[in-house]
Amino acid sequence: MAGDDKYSKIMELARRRGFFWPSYEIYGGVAGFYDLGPYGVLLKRRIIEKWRRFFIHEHSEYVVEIETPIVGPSRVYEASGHVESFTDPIVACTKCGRRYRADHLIEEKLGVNVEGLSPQEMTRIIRENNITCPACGGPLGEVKLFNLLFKTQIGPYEGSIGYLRPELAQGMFVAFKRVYEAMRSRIPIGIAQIGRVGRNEISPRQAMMRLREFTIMEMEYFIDPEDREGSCPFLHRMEGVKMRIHRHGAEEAEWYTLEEAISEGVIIHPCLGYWMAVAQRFVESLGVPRENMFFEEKGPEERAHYSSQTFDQMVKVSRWGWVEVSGHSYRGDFDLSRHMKYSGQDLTVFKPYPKPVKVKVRKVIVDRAYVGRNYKSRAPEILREAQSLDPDTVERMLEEKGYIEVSGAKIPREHVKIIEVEEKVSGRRFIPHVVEPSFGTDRNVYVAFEYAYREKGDRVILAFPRDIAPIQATVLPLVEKDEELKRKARTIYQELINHGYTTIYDDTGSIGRRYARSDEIGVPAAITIDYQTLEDDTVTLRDRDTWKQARIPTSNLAQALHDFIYKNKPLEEIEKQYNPQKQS
RNA sequence: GCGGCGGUCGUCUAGCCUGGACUAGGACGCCGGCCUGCCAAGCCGGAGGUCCCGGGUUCAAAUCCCGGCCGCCGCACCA
Repeated sequence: MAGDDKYSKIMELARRRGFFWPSYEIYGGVAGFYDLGPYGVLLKRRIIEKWRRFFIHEHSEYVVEIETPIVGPSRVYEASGHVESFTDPIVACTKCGRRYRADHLIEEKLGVNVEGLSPQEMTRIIRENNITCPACGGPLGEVKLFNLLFKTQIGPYEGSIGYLRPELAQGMFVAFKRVYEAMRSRIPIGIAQIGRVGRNEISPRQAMMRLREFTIMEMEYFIDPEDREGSCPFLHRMEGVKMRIHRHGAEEAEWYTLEEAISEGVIIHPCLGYWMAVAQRFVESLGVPRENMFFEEKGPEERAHYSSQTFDQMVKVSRWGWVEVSGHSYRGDFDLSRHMKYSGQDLTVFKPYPKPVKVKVRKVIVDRAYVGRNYKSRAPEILREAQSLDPDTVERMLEEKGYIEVSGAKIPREHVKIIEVEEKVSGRRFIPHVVEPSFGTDRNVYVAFEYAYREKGDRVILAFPRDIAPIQATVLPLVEKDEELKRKARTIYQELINHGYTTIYDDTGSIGRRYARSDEIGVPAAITIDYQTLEDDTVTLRDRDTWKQARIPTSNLAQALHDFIYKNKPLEEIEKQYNPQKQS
């Protein structure tokens, strides 16, 4: 089992100290599910808060957050394409166990398209044509449907099928119009959501990296496809940021500045690039050096059905090499179009021009009386079609043939007119395009955990970036048995709690042992109450990473801690600022 | 889903091949006591185990056999 490799040590620590472990342990466990323990929950919460800050709060003029249900009616996932393209007919070889897409196999062997056939029919075709395993020649089993969507039933009616969402996106698309209007109908608008999703993976593995149920942090950023520059008003914030991008088909990943990547067409849209740059900053701030990440462009066959360009943000981890921590897709208008079609609702937006524009429009005018007399009940259809024809085409037809032909009806030249009218247009309607950055939260929790892992001699330290550490400060009376020190320590502990710090009080064991315990769960600050505290009301603030200590008056402690944790100030600077007497 | 390897106190592990003095041993951690003026010190005591689950073989199973579950690795899968 666990050897002495890094991964084993990490998992052992995660379990022992209460960060995370496989779920349902006492029942033998179920693959693909993980529990988060007390410190795991805190770590995840801080990572989520950080994501909120980076993606939502810092763009709050444009980005909002919503929350939508986990269970959705089947129509939603029919519209999104998941019911169709998440379901594969699969057939297994009974001899070697290899699995194949049944439809692909039949098409390959017989050259016939069997799309839409039932599994029973496909099984019959395989039997009748003696199709065997392409690898070992063994007999194939029954064709079965496999869908990665978790299926359930809404209410007591069996026909009412519900699915667990496999991504958050559909929630934002379905609610798009409402949110857009509530936010005063402005484009661009980002709609973010953080929540749980379920995917019934065939064989989840790799601990928390591939789960059947997990938390996603995702944004759908809706833009005007005709306004490239205006879509990303904050682009300049990431000016000059370098990203390593592995283009599809390229030998190696290369460094590009954001501007280069956009102007050279490596990234097809500025917004896509901008959010990738933010993503890079975000993952860096979880403790991953820039050198240990890159963006990988997915090829057409690896992309999801809705995407015209996708990049995966990859991070290097000890056990599995490069793993995906976020995905960045240009989804175009695929989703909104589909939902328009399936729901029958208008999900377009209207964007006014600065001034209404007068445009000359050519229109096809058909003599209604003529058509009505000659075609009676077919007239409405014919009229509708005739008037939707392009005026230029009509003009050409009239010139060449002397009549136009629609739905089999011939309308002679004298009953068709092309007129030019002036129309006032105050804006345009369009279906917004969507840029989507999407993060697997649990993967990022694991990554932050792994990157925090340090060994110092035979001691283990979780060197989390200070602002994501689950516990922010430990309060320690120097000696276990001194009642006065303990009383003072309790008071200080309570004060830090009152200031909102997640704090631990610990008075059992030697001071060294307690520092070690504190380091092992990654607490950045240890506050020690010693005999000098009783004299001059100062305490020591110990830095988890350097083991250095500064002396701070208790009256300044909360503020000093704030600078230490959230502004990441070095200890020396903190001491200078909050204990001026000390510098001599 | 296939193949390989594995599963023993909270954690790491000894024992398994060669069945029985195993009432399953140790270390770390945890709890209590003594000690302790700054980096896992020491001493004493304590709690803690469905030996993954089910079945079989046997007088006797942690140990052998079969099935399942879970984990890791390879293959397949991963909109």
